[in-house]
Amino acid sequence: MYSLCDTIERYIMRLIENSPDQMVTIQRGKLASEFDCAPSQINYVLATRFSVFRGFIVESRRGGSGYVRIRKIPIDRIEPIVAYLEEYERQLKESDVEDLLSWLERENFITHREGQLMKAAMIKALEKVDDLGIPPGAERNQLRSRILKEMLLQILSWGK
Amino acid sequence: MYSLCDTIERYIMRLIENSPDQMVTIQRGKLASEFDCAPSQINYVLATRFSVFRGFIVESRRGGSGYVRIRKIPIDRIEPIVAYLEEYERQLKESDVEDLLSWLERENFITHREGQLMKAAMIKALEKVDDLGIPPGAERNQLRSRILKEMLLQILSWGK
DNA sequence: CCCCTTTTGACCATAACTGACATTTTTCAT
DNA sequence: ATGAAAAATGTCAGTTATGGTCAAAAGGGG
Repeated sequence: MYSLCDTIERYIMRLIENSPDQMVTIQRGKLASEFDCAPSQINYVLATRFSVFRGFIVESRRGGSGYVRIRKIPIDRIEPIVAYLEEYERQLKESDVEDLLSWLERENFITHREGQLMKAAMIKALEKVDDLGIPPGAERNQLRSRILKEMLLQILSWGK
Repeated sequence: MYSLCDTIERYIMRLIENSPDQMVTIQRGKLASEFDCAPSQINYVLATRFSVFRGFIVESRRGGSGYVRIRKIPIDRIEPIVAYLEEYERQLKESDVEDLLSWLERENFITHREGQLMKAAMIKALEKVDDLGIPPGAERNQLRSRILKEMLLQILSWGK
């Protein structure tokens, strides 16, 4: 017995598989009326079936000609990196960042320039933010970790 | 797929690209009737797609034989932008960042991937940091601005 | 029956688009 | 000269078209 949720999941999955670039762009409202359900149902499907943990990245835009774009990212690299992020979320030091970046660069996930940019965002930019109420220590490391996480997710979506 | 707004944007962009001096002069009313839309639609396109943050300057004159002139700002130097950031830290909105990135990308200061990385660090990563004691508003904008500044300085060191 | 998943609806946020009204500049009749 | 009419653009608030969030209701398998 398939739920509506499952049906929509398989529908989107099929669209992605039939696409040349592992990506599909839909309109939430349209899809909802095709399946005759509440628009937020689509969000539920996306949240539960197309999360980053399942190897998907979802982007969207509101307003006139808005859209929802779902992209598949290679799952083999997702797991170790997500695990890494969960483990180090609270204690990501500057040196950890440097180590990770050099690894990413060695493995050709990123270019040297991209590594330098990431370093600027995570290290230099966070050196003097006391005046913004972000003292050194755990809190700053967490912020660093959030920034790293989003950039890593971006990198994942590129493929190697 | 494309909104009217996008279509007009591409049209104007093409005019500029094809011009010898990176500049085009149009008449708002004429353009509006070509695209069969309200004249104020043109202002909307100009405001959202040809802003200073995207690297354009728009001048105009009213009255008989009035016109709208759109010019690309030449950037050989990023320093002025960094200076601007320091002054207007508190007001740097997300959309300003996006606009600036699209400019840097267009001018080949950064690649598309680099732009995406920067966006991840400055927008996605800062979307939900309330729990780190960084509420939306001025403070978050300032943090965003610091991150941008450091990344711009990095880009600056590369040259074009 | 209980708990987890699914489904819905009310309310929110944002992008695109329009129309009425304001402002500036030129033109032209007198 | 001059001043009203015409010719342009600007502004801004309101409308339409999307998508997002969250809590509550409904459903279904043990």
